Amino acid sequence: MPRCPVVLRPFYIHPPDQVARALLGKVLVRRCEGEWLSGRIVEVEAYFGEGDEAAHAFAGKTRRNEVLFGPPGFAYVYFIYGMHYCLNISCEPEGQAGSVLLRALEPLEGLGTMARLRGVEAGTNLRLLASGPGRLCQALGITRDLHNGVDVTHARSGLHVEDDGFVAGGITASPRIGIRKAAERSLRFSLAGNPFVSG
DNA sequence: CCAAAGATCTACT
DNA sequence: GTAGATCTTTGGG
Repeated sequence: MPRCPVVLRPFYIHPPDQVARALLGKVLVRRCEGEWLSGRIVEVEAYFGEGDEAAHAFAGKTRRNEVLFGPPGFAYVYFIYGMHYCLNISCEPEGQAGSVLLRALEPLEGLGTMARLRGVEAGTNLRLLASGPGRLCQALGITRDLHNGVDVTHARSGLHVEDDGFVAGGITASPRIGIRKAAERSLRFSLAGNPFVSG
């Protein structure tokens, strides 16, 4: 039933900047209430593990961030500012805590449901659906209870990444957003000129 | 135990 | 451009 090949674990066994670039153009898919919700990944950020001051893993392994220290290809979902969830995918070999934050999608399937989950009127600006890490999770119904620690390399997990053959044109690199430490590093990557990039 | 910051978004001036 | 909503996690006493 999944229409395109699922991105498999070896894809994620690499440094986060490399995986971040490779994820651009792939499709994030969520199976929700018998319906497919999906969107093309157009904006990501790379977080290195314990060597990266801005990373959640910087201070070492805790109960909150333990998924990051596990094997690659698993979802790390955290709650922030009392109201938003954000989705990362772990990368690098087990024991190394690199990850990629998914920041924006170009909505593809299930637009009506996404609008409902977001609390906006169907048919309004599509950029309001999943441009921004918090919006992205809300649009796909991603929560920590449901998705933290799920294996995104299996379609049956309910959350996975597919490769539909899309080839990224240009990639834009810029500083990461919303952080105070190590903010000068250009580890935010996006599809050049794509209108669904946040900010 | 208490305090403060946080990988955000929305609404309003 | 600035403020408010809202709560988990973490670090200090």
